[in-house]
This record gives sequence, C-alpha cells and structure tokens, in this order.
Amino acid sequence: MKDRQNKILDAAVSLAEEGGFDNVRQRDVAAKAHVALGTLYRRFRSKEDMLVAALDREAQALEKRMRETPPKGATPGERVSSFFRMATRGMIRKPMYARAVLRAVASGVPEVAGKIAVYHGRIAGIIIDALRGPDGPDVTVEPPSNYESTVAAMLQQFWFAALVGWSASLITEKQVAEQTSFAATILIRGIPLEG
Amino acid sequence: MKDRQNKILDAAVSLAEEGGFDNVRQRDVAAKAHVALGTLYRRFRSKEDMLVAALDREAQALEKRMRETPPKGATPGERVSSFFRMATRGMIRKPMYARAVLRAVASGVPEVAGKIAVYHGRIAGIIIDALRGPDGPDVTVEPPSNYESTVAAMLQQFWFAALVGWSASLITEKQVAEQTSFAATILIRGIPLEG
DNA sequence: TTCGAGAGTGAAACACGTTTCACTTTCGCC
DNA sequence: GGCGAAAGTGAAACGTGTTTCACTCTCGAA
Repeated sequence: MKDRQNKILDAAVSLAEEGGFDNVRQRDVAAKAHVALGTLYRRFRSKEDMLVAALDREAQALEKRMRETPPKGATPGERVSSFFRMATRGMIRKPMYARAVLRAVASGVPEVAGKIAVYHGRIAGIIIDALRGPDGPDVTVEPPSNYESTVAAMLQQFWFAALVGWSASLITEKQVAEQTSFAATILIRGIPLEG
Repeated sequence: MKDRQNKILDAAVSLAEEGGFDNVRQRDVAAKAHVALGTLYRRFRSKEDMLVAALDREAQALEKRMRETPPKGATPGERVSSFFRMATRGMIRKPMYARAVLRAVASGVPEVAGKIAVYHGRIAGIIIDALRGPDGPDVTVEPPSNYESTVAAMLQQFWFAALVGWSASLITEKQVAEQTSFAATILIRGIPLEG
C-alpha cells in the first residue's frame, strides 16, 4: 500500500539529503525502508522515477499548505514572487537532495515524463492561484486561461533554469530568488502587451 | 594527440545520434574509435565529461560560424532571437544526441563543471556579440558590461530550461524557439528599467 | 473456509561505468 | 641511436542499476 511506498520515499529522501544522487543506492534504499529490492522496483521503474515521485509528494504537501495560507501580496507579481521565494527556500534547504532531484528531472528518462508532467501541472496550479489572489476563483473551479497557463509554464521554466544554475554552482541561492522574481515581474507586465 | 581525442568524440556523437545517452556505451565508443578503453578514460574523466566535451567542440564551430556571418536583425532582440533559432535548430536536428548532451550537462557531476563553465562563456560571448550587433565592438576587444553578462547568462539559462522541457516532451521545438525569443525580447526590454 | 490475484521476497544474474595495473609504444631530446 | 616520460593498451575486477524467477504472504470475494 501507500505505506510501503512512503517508507521507500522517506528512505530515498534521507539518503539523498546525506550525499546526493550517487548516495541513493537502490539496495540501500530498500534496506533502509525494510523492503526487498524487488518491491522497490515494483513501485518505481527506476531511480529517477523514484526521485521524481519524492519531489511530487513534496509538491502535494506544498499545494496543501498554499491552499491553507495563500501567499500575501497586493499584486500578482508580489504573490508569485512570494511563492517562489518559499519554494526556493524549500528546495535549497536540503542542497544535496535538491541536486539529486534536479538531476532526476533533467535526466530525460522517458518513463518519468508522465510524473514530471503531473508535477508541472501541480505547480502551475499553485502559480495560477497566486496570480489570481486570495479573492479570485480557485483553479479547480475556473479553468486557467491561455494567458495564465503560459505565464505559469514560463515562470516554472525560469525557476527550473535558475535552480540548475545553482546546482552547477553558477549562481547563488540569492540569485535564484532574485532572477525568478525578476522574471515574474517582467513576465506579468510583459505578456499582456503581446496578446 | 588531438587526433585521437576527436576520433573518440566522433564515435560518441555518432552513437548518441543513433540511440541517445544509453546507447553511448564507453566500450562501444572505444571500439568505434579504435582506441583502448583506458585511453578513453585517460582523455575524459567520465561519460558526462566526454559528452560535454563534444558539445563544446560543436560550440567552438558555432562560434566560428557566427563570427564569419553574424546574425542579421535591426534590434538586439531580433539578432539574439535569430541566434537562438539557429542554435535550437542545430540541437534539435539530432534529437537523440541533443537529449544525451542535455542529460550530461544537467547531471551535475562535479568534474564537468569546469567544462560547462567554458561552454557557457563561449555561448555568452556569442550572445553578447549579437546584442551589440555587427557594428559593435567584439567581445574579445571590449569586455562585457555587467548588464550584458546578466542578460546573456539569464537567456542561456532559459534556453537550457526550454530544451530540457523539450527533452521531457513537455514542449515542442517550436515552443522552445518561441519562448526563448520571447524571453529575449522582454529581458532586453526589461532589464534597463532596473538599473 | 477456501481460493485466486496481486504484492512482497530474496537471491542470483546481467549490463555497463569505472578503476587498476603491468606491459608496450611513441616521441621529443640528448 | 638511446633514454625517459607520457600516452596507449588490454584484460581483469568492482560497484551499482536493473531484471528475473520461483516462492511466499495477504486479503477480499465467493
């Protein structure tokens, strides 16, 4: 059941936090989760699949938290920036884990594309809710407009790009936050001019 | 010498074109290049290192080509977009190879960080030259301003993220080009307002 | 209570990246 | 021509992701 699955993800996350992608050895994950290797592979098609699942589990939690206490801010730009600051801190607080997950996402392994798409959709929903603000309709009620989907998708890409840059030591955590909120500001200001 | 090194890279590229990252088996690369496995590892510290080296070799060629025939366009935005269109086509023309290389770059393997930085610098130079236009001073003559470096770095990051999205089947080639040139437009328009 | 399906198990085996090492070849320099 | 260093060789070995398989366990439906 879900129980075993969560135990496996817990073990994977904990190993990733300690030593990153390479430290997540499938045999070790299985041992730490008190589960057979075969079970692990019944649940997750590959190591990348497993790490992306861990990421999505976290995104679910984040989704819930954001629904309970939506980001404050007078303008869409402020609210979106506030969300990204929070999300960035959440990732970077566990640097090794973050790197491991980024590597899994960027691996391009085809079997995980579906899980990544789900994750993307989840984050897009959060972003759109932040755009609309606490008084706007929920995404699950009012489907996103084309404009909203585009902004959400591009912002996510920007964020991802910044995180990869951070992972490769090209930019700092501070710059990740700055660049992303900068992108949010100009994207939100910029897109309406186009369409 | 360089000769052997190039033979190895040729073999790697050819295998990557056929079947992507997984099809690049170090033993096969060595065999195809008529070289011992040990030689391959003397030249490249890992598979990722090798693929990033292949990417940089291609970037060198691109650099040369751009210097000979700089991108046309009246505005910086147009010229930069034109460059990214060309670069994107160049990558995506060989989809399997592109995916393999992206995976290597995103792997976050520390030993390749240096090579990636060199590659980044190379592309940044091309972007800055495109920003300045055919009549502006060459990057090798007039060092880039802070503004130019920032724009170049952010655009590159965004382009990379879009390619990863394409690699994961989240967006199409067309969208990569559109989103990147859109990002170029608003970044170039947006940044001066800040500083 | 029994039955069947699906989940879990554990051990072995395989594939492939990477390391190691003793040996040979190549090459610039005296 | 002879020498030493660097490059190249090839084969074996190791670690780890992944697969396989025969077996056992769990649990809900009949």
